[in-house]
Amino acid sequence: MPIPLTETNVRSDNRAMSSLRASRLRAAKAILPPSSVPDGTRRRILEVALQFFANEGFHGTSVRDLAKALDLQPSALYAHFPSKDHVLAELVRVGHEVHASALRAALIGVCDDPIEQICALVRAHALVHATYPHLAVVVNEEIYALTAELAAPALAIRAQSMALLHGVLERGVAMGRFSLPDKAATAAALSAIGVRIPYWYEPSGALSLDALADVHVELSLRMLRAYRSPDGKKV
Amino acid sequence: MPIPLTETNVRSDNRAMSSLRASRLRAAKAILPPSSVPDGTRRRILEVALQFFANEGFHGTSVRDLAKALDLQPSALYAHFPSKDHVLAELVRVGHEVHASALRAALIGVCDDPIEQICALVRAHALVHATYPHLAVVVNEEIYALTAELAAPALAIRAQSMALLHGVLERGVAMGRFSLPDKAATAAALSAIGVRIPYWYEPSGALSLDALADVHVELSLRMLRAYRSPDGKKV
DNA sequence: CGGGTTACTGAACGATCGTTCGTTCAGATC
DNA sequence: GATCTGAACGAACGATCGTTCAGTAACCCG
Repeated sequence: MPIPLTETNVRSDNRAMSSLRASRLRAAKAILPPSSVPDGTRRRILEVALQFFANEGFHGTSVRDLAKALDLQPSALYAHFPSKDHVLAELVRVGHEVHASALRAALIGVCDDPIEQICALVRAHALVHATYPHLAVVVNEEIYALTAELAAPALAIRAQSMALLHGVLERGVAMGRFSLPDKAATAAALSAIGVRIPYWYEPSGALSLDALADVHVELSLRMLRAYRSPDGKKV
Repeated sequence: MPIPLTETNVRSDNRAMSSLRASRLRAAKAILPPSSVPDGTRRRILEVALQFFANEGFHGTSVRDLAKALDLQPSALYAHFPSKDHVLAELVRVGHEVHASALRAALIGVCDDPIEQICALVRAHALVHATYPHLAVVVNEEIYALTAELAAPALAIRAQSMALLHGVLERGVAMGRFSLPDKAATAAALSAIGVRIPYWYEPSGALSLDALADVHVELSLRMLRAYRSPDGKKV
Protein backbone atom coordinates (compact mmCIF):
# COMPACT_ATOMS: atom_id res chain seq x y z
CA MET A 1 0.00 0.00 0.00
CA PRO A 2 2.56 2.37 0.72
CA ILE A 3 5.14 2.95 -1.74
CA PRO A 4 6.96 5.62 0.05
CA LEU A 5 7.29 7.18 -3.34
CA THR A 6 11.00 7.30 -2.92
CA GLU A 7 13.68 5.21 -4.55
CA THR A 8 14.57 1.88 -3.04
CA ASN A 9 17.96 0.34 -2.81
CA VAL A 10 17.37 -3.25 -3.74
CA ARG A 11 20.57 -4.57 -5.14
CA SER A 12 19.28 -5.79 -8.44
CA ASP A 13 22.58 -4.75 -9.96
CA ASN A 14 25.19 -6.79 -11.71
CA ARG A 15 26.20 -8.57 -8.52
CA ALA A 16 26.60 -12.34 -8.58
CA MET A 17 23.52 -14.49 -8.15
CA SER A 18 21.20 -11.59 -7.38
CA SER A 19 19.38 -13.53 -4.69
CA LEU A 20 20.80 -11.01 -2.24
CA ARG A 21 18.79 -9.16 0.29
CA ALA A 22 18.11 -5.48 -0.17
CA SER A 23 20.01 -2.87 1.74
CA ARG A 24 17.91 -0.41 3.67
CA LEU A 25 20.20 2.58 3.40
CA ARG A 26 21.78 4.57 0.65
CA ALA A 27 24.85 5.45 2.71
CA ALA A 28 27.44 2.69 2.73
CA LYS A 29 29.44 3.08 5.91
CA ALA A 30 27.80 3.26 9.30
CA ILE A 31 29.15 6.06 11.44
CA LEU A 32 28.73 6.33 15.16
CA PRO A 33 29.05 9.91 16.42
CA PRO A 34 32.68 10.39 17.56
CA SER A 35 32.34 11.34 21.20
CA SER A 36 29.19 9.38 21.94
CA VAL A 37 31.07 6.20 22.83
CA PRO A 38 34.74 5.89 23.94
CA ASP A 39 37.19 4.05 21.69
CA GLY A 40 37.92 0.38 22.23
CA THR A 41 36.38 -2.98 21.49
CA ARG A 42 33.05 -1.92 22.91
CA ARG A 43 32.85 0.89 20.37
CA ARG A 44 33.92 -1.43 17.55
CA ILE A 45 31.08 -3.78 18.49
CA LEU A 46 28.59 -0.95 18.47
CA GLU A 47 29.81 0.28 15.09
CA VAL A 48 29.56 -3.13 13.47
CA ALA A 49 26.19 -3.77 15.10
CA LEU A 50 25.00 -0.40 13.83
CA GLN A 51 25.91 -1.38 10.29
CA PHE A 52 24.19 -4.76 10.55
CA PHE A 53 21.10 -3.71 12.48
CA ALA A 54 20.49 -0.82 10.10
CA ASN A 55 20.78 -2.92 6.97
CA GLU A 56 19.56 -6.38 8.01
CA GLY A 57 17.53 -5.53 11.09
CA PHE A 58 18.06 -6.74 14.64
CA HIS A 59 16.37 -10.11 14.13
CA GLY A 60 18.06 -10.47 10.78
CA THR A 61 21.50 -10.22 12.36
CA SER A 62 23.08 -13.06 14.34
CA VAL A 63 25.71 -12.76 17.02
CA ARG A 64 27.92 -14.80 14.71
CA ASP A 65 27.47 -12.20 11.96
CA LEU A 66 28.77 -9.54 14.29
CA ALA A 67 31.62 -11.71 15.53
CA LYS A 68 32.75 -12.57 12.04
CA ALA A 69 32.79 -8.91 10.98
CA LEU A 70 34.74 -8.08 14.14
CA ASP A 71 37.13 -10.98 13.65
CA LEU A 72 36.20 -12.32 17.05
CA GLN A 73 34.58 -15.40 18.51
CA PRO A 74 30.88 -14.99 19.31
CA SER A 75 31.57 -15.51 22.98
CA ALA A 76 33.94 -12.57 23.07
CA LEU A 77 31.03 -10.16 22.70
CA TYR A 78 29.70 -11.21 26.07
CA ALA A 79 32.68 -9.66 27.81
CA HIS A 80 31.32 -6.27 26.72
CA PHE A 81 27.55 -6.68 26.65
CA PRO A 82 25.36 -9.00 28.70
CA SER A 83 23.26 -9.91 25.67
CA LYS A 84 22.53 -9.11 22.05
CA ASP A 85 19.52 -7.14 23.26
CA HIS A 86 21.76 -4.86 25.27
CA VAL A 87 23.85 -4.00 22.22
CA LEU A 88 20.73 -2.77 20.45
CA ALA A 89 19.52 -1.00 23.58
CA GLU A 90 22.78 0.91 23.82
CA LEU A 91 22.63 1.95 20.17
CA VAL A 92 19.06 3.11 20.61
CA ARG A 93 19.92 5.02 23.75
CA VAL A 94 22.96 6.70 22.21
CA GLY A 95 20.94 7.59 19.14
CA HIS A 96 18.26 9.27 21.17
CA GLU A 97 20.89 11.07 23.21
CA VAL A 98 22.65 12.43 20.14
CA HIS A 99 19.39 13.59 18.65
CA ALA A 100 18.17 15.25 21.83
CA SER A 101 21.52 16.95 22.38
CA ALA A 102 21.43 18.33 18.86
CA LEU A 103 17.96 19.75 19.43
CA ARG A 104 18.92 21.33 22.75
CA ALA A 105 22.14 22.73 21.34
CA ALA A 106 20.27 24.23 18.43
CA LEU A 107 17.99 26.15 20.75
CA ILE A 108 20.53 27.76 23.03
CA GLY A 109 21.97 30.21 20.53
CA VAL A 110 18.56 31.41 19.45
CA CYS A 111 16.24 34.21 20.58
CA ASP A 112 12.83 33.27 21.95
CA ASP A 113 10.98 33.89 18.71
CA PRO A 114 9.02 30.70 17.93
CA ILE A 115 9.86 31.05 14.26
CA GLU A 116 13.59 31.12 14.90
CA GLN A 117 13.19 28.25 17.33
CA ILE A 118 11.33 26.09 14.83
CA CYS A 119 13.97 26.82 12.22
CA ALA A 120 16.66 25.72 14.64
CA LEU A 121 14.82 22.54 15.61
CA VAL A 122 13.99 21.54 12.05
CA ARG A 123 17.52 22.21 10.91
CA ALA A 124 19.03 20.13 13.70
CA HIS A 125 16.49 17.37 13.15
CA ALA A 126 17.35 17.17 9.47
CA LEU A 127 21.10 17.39 9.95
CA VAL A 128 21.19 14.62 12.51
CA HIS A 129 19.17 12.28 10.31
CA ALA A 130 21.27 13.08 7.25
CA THR A 131 24.61 12.81 9.07
CA TYR A 132 23.88 9.59 10.97
CA PRO A 133 21.39 7.74 8.80
CA HIS A 134 22.21 4.28 10.16
CA LEU A 135 21.72 5.38 13.71
CA ALA A 136 18.48 7.09 12.77
CA VAL A 137 17.13 3.97 11.13
CA VAL A 138 18.09 1.72 14.03
CA VAL A 139 16.52 4.07 16.54
CA ASN A 140 13.29 4.38 14.59
CA GLU A 141 12.82 0.84 13.33
CA GLU A 142 14.57 -1.48 15.69
CA ILE A 143 13.49 0.00 19.00
CA TYR A 144 10.42 -2.21 18.64
CA ALA A 145 12.62 -5.27 19.06
CA LEU A 146 13.46 -4.18 22.60
CA THR A 147 11.64 -5.10 25.77
CA ALA A 148 9.90 -2.28 27.60
CA GLU A 149 12.66 -2.18 30.22
CA LEU A 150 15.46 -1.86 27.70
CA ALA A 151 13.59 0.70 25.62
CA ALA A 152 12.66 2.85 28.61
CA PRO A 153 15.75 5.11 28.76
CA ALA A 154 15.41 5.98 25.10
CA LEU A 155 11.69 6.57 25.38
CA ALA A 156 12.22 8.96 28.25
CA ILE A 157 14.54 11.04 26.08
CA ARG A 158 12.06 10.86 23.23
CA ALA A 159 9.29 12.24 25.38
CA GLN A 160 11.44 15.24 26.25
CA SER A 161 12.22 16.00 22.61
CA MET A 162 8.55 15.71 21.71
CA ALA A 163 7.69 18.14 24.46
CA LEU A 164 10.30 20.54 23.07
CA LEU A 165 8.70 20.57 19.63
CA HIS A 166 5.14 20.74 20.89
CA GLY A 167 6.03 23.57 23.23
CA VAL A 168 7.45 25.70 20.45
CA LEU A 169 4.47 24.97 18.23
CA GLU A 170 2.06 25.79 21.01
CA ARG A 171 3.71 29.09 21.75
CA GLY A 172 3.95 30.04 18.09
CA VAL A 173 0.25 29.41 17.64
CA ALA A 174 -0.61 31.33 20.80
CA MET A 175 1.45 34.29 19.60
CA GLY A 176 -0.22 34.18 16.21
CA ARG A 177 3.03 33.45 14.38
CA PHE A 178 1.92 30.01 13.18
CA SER A 179 -1.29 28.92 11.55
CA LEU A 180 -1.73 25.15 11.41
CA PRO A 181 -4.57 23.04 10.10
CA ASP A 182 -4.11 20.49 12.92
CA LYS A 183 -1.52 20.47 15.68
CA ALA A 184 -0.90 16.73 16.01
CA ALA A 185 -0.79 16.07 12.28
CA THR A 186 1.45 19.05 11.62
CA ALA A 187 3.89 18.08 14.36
CA ALA A 188 3.93 14.57 12.91
CA ALA A 189 4.59 16.02 9.46
CA LEU A 190 7.52 18.14 10.68
CA SER A 191 8.97 15.05 12.29
CA ALA A 192 8.24 12.77 9.35
CA ILE A 193 10.14 14.68 6.70
CA GLY A 194 13.28 14.42 8.84
CA VAL A 195 12.79 10.79 9.81
CA ARG A 196 12.55 9.69 6.18
CA ILE A 197 15.79 11.39 5.13
CA PRO A 198 17.97 8.27 5.54
CA TYR A 199 15.89 6.43 2.95
CA TRP A 200 16.53 8.75 0.03
CA TYR A 201 19.19 11.33 0.78
CA GLU A 202 22.78 10.91 -0.36
CA PRO A 203 25.29 13.37 1.07
CA SER A 204 27.46 12.86 -2.00
CA GLY A 205 24.68 13.96 -4.31
CA ALA A 206 23.62 17.33 -5.64
CA LEU A 207 22.18 18.53 -2.35
CA SER A 208 24.69 19.40 0.37
CA LEU A 209 23.91 18.83 4.01
CA ASP A 210 23.40 22.51 4.56
CA ALA A 211 21.20 22.86 1.52
CA LEU A 212 19.09 19.91 2.65
CA ALA A 213 18.61 21.53 6.03
CA ASP A 214 17.68 24.81 4.35
CA VAL A 215 15.07 23.08 2.22
CA HIS A 216 13.57 21.41 5.25
CA VAL A 217 13.44 24.69 7.12
CA GLU A 218 11.69 26.29 4.17
CA LEU A 219 9.17 23.47 3.81
CA SER A 220 8.46 23.57 7.54
CA LEU A 221 7.89 27.31 7.59
CA ARG A 222 5.51 26.94 4.71
CA MET A 223 3.54 24.25 6.54
CA LEU A 224 3.26 26.59 9.52
CA ARG A 225 2.53 29.66 7.44
CA ALA A 226 5.35 31.34 9.28
CA TYR A 227 7.25 34.21 7.70
CA ARG A 228 10.69 35.00 8.85
CA SER A 229 10.75 38.76 8.47
CA PRO A 230 8.54 39.68 11.43
CA ASP A 231 6.41 42.25 9.60
CA GLY A 232 4.92 40.78 6.46
CA LYS A 233 4.82 38.28 3.67
CA LYS A 234 7.40 36.32 1.72
CA VAL A 235 10.50 34.57 2.88
CA MET B 1 19.42 10.35 16.72
CA PRO B 2 16.12 10.19 15.40
CA ILE B 3 13.35 10.39 17.72
CA PRO B 4 10.66 10.62 15.20
CA LEU B 5 9.16 13.12 17.57
CA THR B 6 6.00 11.10 17.65
CA GLU B 7 4.61 8.90 20.36
CA THR B 8 5.78 5.34 20.65
CA ASN B 9 3.73 2.37 21.60
CA VAL B 10 5.97 0.45 23.91
CA ARG B 11 3.75 -1.57 26.18
CA SER B 12 5.06 -0.34 29.48
CA ASP B 13 1.54 -0.64 30.81
CA ASN B 14 0.18 -2.70 33.64
CA ARG B 15 0.68 -5.95 31.75
CA ALA B 16 2.27 -8.89 33.57
CA MET B 17 6.04 -9.06 33.68
CA SER B 18 6.54 -6.09 31.39
CA SER B 19 9.43 -7.73 29.58
CA LEU B 20 7.24 -7.70 26.50
CA ARG B 21 8.31 -6.44 23.16
CA ALA B 22 6.92 -3.16 21.85
CA SER B 23 4.20 -3.08 19.25
CA ARG B 24 4.97 -1.05 16.17
CA LEU B 25 1.47 0.08 15.36
CA ARG B 26 -1.26 1.96 17.11
CA ALA B 27 -4.05 0.12 15.31
CA ALA B 28 -4.81 -3.25 16.88
CA LYS B 29 -6.29 -5.40 14.14
CA ALA B 30 -4.55 -5.94 10.83
CA ILE B 31 -6.87 -5.54 7.87
CA LEU B 32 -6.15 -6.80 4.39
CA PRO B 33 -8.11 -4.89 1.72
CA PRO B 34 -11.28 -6.92 0.98
CA SER B 35 -11.00 -7.65 -2.70
CA SER B 36 -7.22 -7.78 -2.92
CA VAL B 37 -7.06 -11.50 -2.06
CA PRO B 38 -9.86 -14.10 -2.42
CA ASP B 39 -11.29 -15.71 0.72
CA GLY B 40 -9.93 -19.01 1.98
CA THR B 41 -6.99 -20.35 3.93
CA ARG B 42 -4.56 -18.51 1.74
CA ARG B 43 -6.15 -15.20 2.72
CA ARG B 44 -6.23 -16.19 6.40
CA ILE B 45 -2.51 -16.88 6.24
CA LEU B 46 -1.84 -13.50 4.67
CA GLU B 47 -3.96 -11.73 7.29
CA VAL B 48 -2.20 -13.40 10.20
CA ALA B 49 1.19 -12.86 8.59
CA LEU B 50 0.30 -9.21 8.06
CA GLN B 51 -0.44 -8.83 11.75
CA PHE B 52 2.79 -10.53 12.81
CA PHE B 53 5.12 -9.03 10.21
CA ALA B 54 3.83 -5.54 10.96
CA ASN B 55 4.27 -5.83 14.71
CA GLU B 56 7.22 -8.21 15.16
CA GLY B 57 8.92 -7.91 11.80
CA PHE B 58 9.56 -10.64 9.26
CA HIS B 59 12.65 -12.03 10.97
CA GLY B 60 10.96 -11.67 14.34
CA THR B 61 8.13 -13.95 13.27
CA SER B 62 8.52 -17.72 12.98
CA VAL B 63 6.48 -20.04 10.82
CA ARG B 64 5.32 -21.65 14.06
CA ASP B 65 4.04 -18.30 15.28
CA LEU B 66 1.86 -18.04 12.21
CA ALA B 67 0.72 -21.66 12.44
CA LYS B 68 -0.26 -21.31 16.08
CA ALA B 69 -2.31 -18.19 15.41
CA LEU B 70 -3.97 -19.98 12.49
CA ASP B 71 -4.57 -23.14 14.52
CA LEU B 72 -2.65 -25.14 11.97
CA GLN B 73 0.50 -27.20 11.84
CA PRO B 74 3.54 -25.35 10.45
CA SER B 75 3.71 -27.72 7.53
CA ALA B 76 0.18 -26.80 6.45
CA LEU B 77 1.36 -23.39 5.30
CA TYR B 78 3.48 -25.01 2.62
CA ALA B 79 0.36 -26.18 0.82
CA HIS B 80 -0.35 -22.51 0.09
CA PHE B 81 3.05 -20.84 -0.19
CA PRO B 82 6.36 -22.33 -1.26
CA SER B 83 8.22 -20.56 1.56
CA LYS B 84 7.95 -17.99 4.31
CA ASP B 85 9.66 -15.53 1.97
CA HIS B 86 6.85 -15.90 -0.52
CA VAL B 87 4.23 -14.98 2.07
CA LEU B 88 6.01 -11.69 2.67
CA ALA B 89 6.55 -11.17 -1.03
CA GLU B 90 2.83 -11.56 -1.67
CA LEU B 91 1.94 -9.09 1.08
CA VAL B 92 4.42 -6.60 -0.29
CA ARG B 93 3.13 -7.04 -3.81
CA VAL B 94 -0.51 -6.69 -2.78
CA GLY B 95 0.32 -3.64 -0.74
CA HIS B 96 2.00 -1.92 -3.64
CA GLU B 97 -0.88 -2.86 -5.90
CA VAL B 98 -3.48 -1.42 -3.55
CA HIS B 99 -1.50 1.78 -3.18
CA ALA B 100 -0.91 2.22 -6.89
CA SER B 101 -4.54 1.49 -7.68
CA ALA B 102 -5.65 4.11 -5.20
CA LEU B 103 -3.36 6.69 -6.78
CA ARG B 104 -4.53 5.88 -10.29
CA ALA B 105 -8.19 5.86 -9.26
CA ALA B 106 -7.75 9.22 -7.59
CA LEU B 107 -6.49 10.77 -10.79
CA ILE B 108 -9.17 9.62 -13.21
CA GLY B 109 -11.99 11.80 -11.91
CA VAL B 110 -9.86 14.92 -11.94
CA CYS B 111 -9.17 17.64 -14.47
CA ASP B 112 -5.63 18.09 -15.73
CA ASP B 113 -4.79 20.93 -13.38
CA PRO B 114 -1.60 19.95 -11.52
CA ILE B 115 -2.98 21.40 -8.31
CA GLU B 116 -6.08 19.26 -8.41
CA GLN B 117 -3.95 16.28 -9.35
CA ILE B 118 -1.59 16.77 -6.42
CA CYS B 119 -4.56 17.11 -4.08
CA ALA B 120 -5.96 13.84 -5.38
CA LEU B 121 -2.64 12.03 -5.07
CA VAL B 122 -1.87 13.31 -1.58
CA ARG B 123 -5.37 12.50 -0.39
CA ALA B 124 -5.22 8.94 -1.74
CA HIS B 125 -1.71 8.48 -0.37
CA ALA B 126 -2.83 9.53 3.10
CA LEU B 127 -6.06 7.55 3.08
CA VAL B 128 -4.38 4.33 2.05
CA HIS B 129 -1.74 4.65 4.77
CA ALA B 130 -4.34 5.51 7.41
CA THR B 131 -6.77 2.79 6.37
CA TYR B 132 -4.27 -0.04 6.02
CA PRO B 133 -1.49 0.85 8.44
CA HIS B 134 -0.22 -2.71 8.88
CA LEU B 135 0.09 -3.23 5.17
CA ALA B 136 1.83 0.11 4.81
CA VAL B 137 4.36 -0.76 7.47
CA VAL B 138 5.10 -4.19 6.04
CA VAL B 139 5.55 -2.78 2.57
CA ASN B 140 7.86 -0.03 3.72
CA GLU B 141 9.91 -1.81 6.35
CA GLU B 142 9.94 -5.48 5.52
CA ILE B 143 10.54 -5.29 1.79
CA TYR B 144 14.22 -5.16 2.69
CA ALA B 145 13.98 -8.73 3.97
CA LEU B 146 13.19 -9.94 0.44
CA THR B 147 15.63 -11.08 -2.19
CA ALA B 148 15.89 -8.93 -5.29
CA GLU B 149 13.85 -11.44 -7.28
CA LEU B 150 10.97 -11.52 -4.85
CA ALA B 151 10.96 -7.75 -4.37
CA ALA B 152 11.05 -7.04 -8.09
CA PRO B 153 7.28 -7.06 -8.84
CA ALA B 154 6.63 -4.62 -6.02
CA LEU B 155 9.52 -2.39 -7.02
CA ALA B 156 8.22 -2.19 -10.56
CA ILE B 157 4.90 -0.89 -9.25
CA ARG B 158 6.71 1.53 -6.97
CA ALA B 159 8.65 3.00 -9.86
CA GLN B 160 5.40 3.71 -11.68
CA SER B 161 3.86 5.48 -8.69
CA MET B 162 6.99 7.54 -8.24
CA ALA B 163 6.83 8.55 -11.86
CA LEU B 164 3.22 9.59 -11.36
CA LEU B 165 4.11 11.96 -8.54
CA HIS B 166 7.21 13.33 -10.21
CA GLY B 167 5.30 13.91 -13.43
CA VAL B 168 2.64 15.99 -11.74
CA LEU B 169 5.25 17.95 -9.81
CA GLU B 170 7.23 18.57 -12.96
CA ARG B 171 4.23 19.80 -14.88
CA GLY B 172 3.06 22.00 -12.03
CA VAL B 173 6.45 23.64 -11.84
CA ALA B 174 6.62 24.10 -15.61
CA MET B 175 3.20 25.74 -15.60
CA GLY B 176 4.21 28.03 -12.78
CA ARG B 177 1.60 26.64 -10.41
CA PHE B 178 4.13 25.22 -7.95
CA SER B 179 7.19 26.80 -6.44
CA LEU B 180 9.49 24.34 -4.69
CA PRO B 181 12.82 24.84 -2.97
CA ASP B 182 14.09 21.47 -4.27
CA LYS B 183 12.30 18.90 -6.37
CA ALA B 184 13.72 15.69 -4.91
CA ALA B 185 13.48 16.81 -1.30
CA THR B 186 9.96 18.14 -1.75
CA ALA B 187 8.76 14.95 -3.41
CA ALA B 188 10.33 13.01 -0.57
CA ALA B 189 8.56 15.27 1.93
CA LEU B 190 5.17 14.76 0.30
CA SER B 191 5.72 11.04 0.44
CA ALA B 192 7.13 11.06 3.97
CA ILE B 193 4.19 12.65 5.70
CA GLY B 194 1.95 9.89 4.36
CA VAL B 195 4.35 7.06 5.04
CA ARG B 196 4.65 8.00 8.71
CA ILE B 197 0.91 8.04 9.33
CA PRO B 198 0.70 4.45 10.64
CA TYR B 199 3.08 5.33 13.47
CA TRP B 200 0.96 8.00 15.09
CA TYR B 201 -2.53 8.19 13.64
CA GLU B 202 -5.51 6.54 15.32
CA PRO B 203 -8.71 6.43 13.28
CA SER B 204 -10.71 6.30 16.51
CA GLY B 205 -9.21 9.57 17.70
CA ALA B 206 -10.23 13.18 17.24
CA LEU B 207 -9.19 13.33 13.60
CA SER B 208 -11.40 11.45 11.14
CA LEU B 209 -9.95 9.80 8.07
CA ASP B 210 -11.35 12.53 5.87
CA ALA B 211 -10.07 15.28 8.12
CA LEU B 212 -6.62 13.69 8.15
CA ALA B 213 -6.59 13.61 4.38
CA ASP B 214 -7.71 17.24 4.26
CA VAL B 215 -4.90 18.27 6.58
CA HIS B 216 -2.36 16.46 4.45
CA VAL B 217 -3.69 18.11 1.31
CA GLU B 218 -3.43 21.49 2.97
CA LEU B 219 0.11 20.88 4.21
CA SER B 220 1.15 19.66 0.78
CA LEU B 221 -0.28 22.67 -1.03
CA ARG B 222 1.56 24.91 1.39
CA MET B 223 4.84 23.13 0.71
CA LEU B 224 4.28 23.66 -3.01
CA ARG B 225 3.03 27.24 -2.64
CA ALA B 226 0.02 26.16 -4.66
CA TYR B 227 -3.25 27.99 -4.31
CA ARG B 228 -6.45 26.31 -5.24
CA SER B 229 -8.43 29.21 -6.65
CA PRO B 230 -6.71 29.58 -10.02
CA ASP B 231 -6.34 33.37 -9.96
CA GLY B 232 -4.58 34.56 -6.84
CA LYS B 233 -3.58 34.13 -3.24
CA LYS B 234 -5.04 32.32 -0.26
CA VAL B 235 -6.71 28.95 -0.06
C1' DC C 1 -18.94 -46.55 -5.92
C1' DG C 2 -14.06 -45.79 -7.01
C1' DG C 3 -9.98 -42.73 -8.19
C1' DG C 4 -7.72 -38.44 -7.73
C1' DT C 5 -6.98 -34.05 -5.91
C1' DT C 6 -6.55 -30.91 -2.03
C1' DA C 7 -5.67 -29.61 2.79
C1' DC C 8 -3.90 -30.98 6.64
C1' DT C 9 -1.34 -33.82 10.45
C1' DG C 10 2.61 -35.33 13.11
C1' DA C 11 7.18 -36.46 13.15
C1' DA C 12 11.45 -35.47 11.78
C1' DC C 13 15.56 -33.25 9.14
C1' DG C 14 19.83 -30.47 9.43
C1' DA C 15 21.05 -25.83 10.28
C1' DT C 16 21.45 -22.03 13.01
C1' DC C 17 20.11 -19.45 16.99
C1' DG C 18 21.71 -16.90 21.64
C1' DT C 19 24.32 -18.10 25.26
C1' DT C 20 27.51 -20.59 28.68
C1' DC C 21 31.60 -22.71 30.08
C1' DG C 22 36.45 -23.79 31.09
C1' DT C 23 40.63 -22.25 29.52
C1' DT C 24 44.47 -19.36 27.86
C1' DC C 25 47.23 -15.47 27.76
C1' DA C 26 48.94 -10.62 27.87
C1' DG C 27 49.53 -6.85 30.74
C1' DA C 28 49.06 -4.28 35.05
C1' DT C 29 49.93 -4.37 40.13
C1' DC C 30 52.27 -5.38 44.14
C1' DG D 1 58.55 -12.90 40.35
C1' DA D 2 53.85 -13.93 42.15
C1' DT D 3 49.19 -12.47 41.68
C1' DC D 4 45.31 -10.63 39.68
C1' DT D 5 42.33 -8.94 35.91
C1' DG D 6 40.11 -8.63 31.58
C1' DA D 7 39.72 -10.07 26.87
C1' DA D 8 39.45 -13.56 23.92
C1' DC D 9 39.24 -18.55 22.35
C1' DG D 10 37.08 -22.96 21.11
C1' DA D 11 33.75 -26.18 22.17
C1' DA D 12 29.48 -27.10 23.46
C1' DC D 13 24.58 -26.38 25.39
C1' DG D 14 19.50 -26.72 24.51
C1' DA D 15 16.23 -24.35 21.83
C1' DT D 16 14.30 -22.95 17.81
C1' DC D 17 14.64 -22.11 12.98
C1' DG D 18 12.59 -23.14 7.96
C1' DT D 19 11.43 -26.97 5.62
C1' DT D 20 10.39 -31.91 4.11
C1' DC D 21 7.80 -36.02 3.92
C1' DA D 22 4.82 -40.04 4.52
C1' DG D 23 0.27 -40.68 5.86
C1' DT D 24 -4.79 -39.44 6.26
C1' DA D 25 -9.23 -37.58 6.07
C1' DA D 26 -12.47 -35.05 3.24
C1' DC D 27 -14.12 -33.83 -0.87
C1' DC D 28 -15.20 -33.59 -6.08
C1' DC D 29 -16.22 -35.75 -10.40
C1' DG D 30 -17.24 -39.61 -13.17
